[in-house]
Amino acid sequence: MAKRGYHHGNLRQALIDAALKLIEARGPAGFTLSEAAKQAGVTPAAVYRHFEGREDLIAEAARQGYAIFADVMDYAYQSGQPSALASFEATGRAYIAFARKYPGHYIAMFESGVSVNRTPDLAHAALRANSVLERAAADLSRHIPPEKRPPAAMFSAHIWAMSHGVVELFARGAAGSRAPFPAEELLEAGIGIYLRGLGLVAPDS
Amino acid sequence: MAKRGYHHGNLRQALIDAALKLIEARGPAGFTLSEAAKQAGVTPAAVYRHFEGREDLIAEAARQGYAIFADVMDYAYQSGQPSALASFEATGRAYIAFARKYPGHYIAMFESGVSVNRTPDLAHAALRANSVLERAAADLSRHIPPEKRPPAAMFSAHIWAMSHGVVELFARGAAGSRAPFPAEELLEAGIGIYLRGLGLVAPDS
DNA sequence: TGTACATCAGTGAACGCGCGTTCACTGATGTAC
DNA sequence: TGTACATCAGTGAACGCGCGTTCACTGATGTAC
Repeated sequence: MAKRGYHHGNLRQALIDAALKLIEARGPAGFTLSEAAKQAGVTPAAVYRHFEGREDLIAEAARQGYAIFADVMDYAYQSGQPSALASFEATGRAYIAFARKYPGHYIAMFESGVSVNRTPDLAHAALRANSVLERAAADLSRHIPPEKRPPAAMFSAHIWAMSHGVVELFARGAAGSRAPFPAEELLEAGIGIYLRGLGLVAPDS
Repeated sequence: MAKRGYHHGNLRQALIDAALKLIEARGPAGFTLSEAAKQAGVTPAAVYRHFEGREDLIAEAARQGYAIFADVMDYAYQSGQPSALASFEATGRAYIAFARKYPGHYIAMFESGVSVNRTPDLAHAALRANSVLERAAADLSRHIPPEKRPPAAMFSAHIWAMSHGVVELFARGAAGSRAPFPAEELLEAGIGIYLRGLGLVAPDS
């Protein structure tokens, strides 16, 4: 990221990176365009060469987050194939791993208040992430007898909700509430119990 | 809330109420002390007669939220007695009902970034809310054979996480992601499947 | 019942601050000939 | 290879704004005698 004189070289991405670090450090409210510019070694006005404004910068950070997220989820899904169960469990684990590894992106995506429908690009990235989890759920649901099979969208939503809840409540300093268990362990156990309830895991495994 | 001339009468609570409405309408970042004062029909400086500052006002809003929350949860728990299962399910439902009925409090509690350990009062209120759910879990866990019984704190955490995740992702306009199912239905189904996984509900009920 | 006075909850003006955004500009880069 | 020039990414000064907070104050309330 060495500057090359007057022209920065890759200011756009440098601003996004700075924004991510700020969001991570101070929360979505603590992030300011001016500070991001300063951290990128540039005047606030320069930001307007690359973004429409503050919101636009956050939205782009979120979009990149969704893109990474979708990749991570997809990779996890592939790594569990050809077992539907393994694929599904892997995507669950990938969720929490993502939140840990990319906290700035995670906050921009889920806590910054930026609507997923703000731009088509952003909406598309979010949809792709969502669809990986739904595909895993659909795969898995084929192993449930049709008459007691919940819609795939429903139980992908359950897993997403539990993952999200574990992250929000127990994986981050957020509410100050300390976790009674490591988040990974908690989530893995929760998903295991849930899948058993679906009849997809042997009762005493 | 009629003002009686120079002295307000109950400015402290009026400020909290105004803060709650603002937080609900504009999110935790959009809330400002000055605006809350204006809505209460008072000068910003007057706030300092009752609170140490902006943060303190939010913290008090959160504290009242936890107090209501604990009451609601406790009431739900009692209403399900003497059945451990009914009590447990009722607390799950109460969670989402609370989020819907008291969105301002909910945001102040979980999304404002205020630490639960900010003041002893706040910490105590949060702990009380938590303990209701844990008690329900402990009651219920007595029906699981000891050798396959997860710690009560763990599965109360699971239910809490799923409830929280459903609320965050599907019960609020938040991320712009629309819910595939009504949140209540989604959560109820999720908890049902989870409990079946614990062996606490008949496999085909 | 009336008066003097202490208490206290509000006012209103002022502050310094950092914010997002705009504007005319200038220095660097790259391209045509 | 050298020069003229268009393009473009940055500067830096300025703006108006609303914020949280402080301060000396004043008007209302309640109590002692």
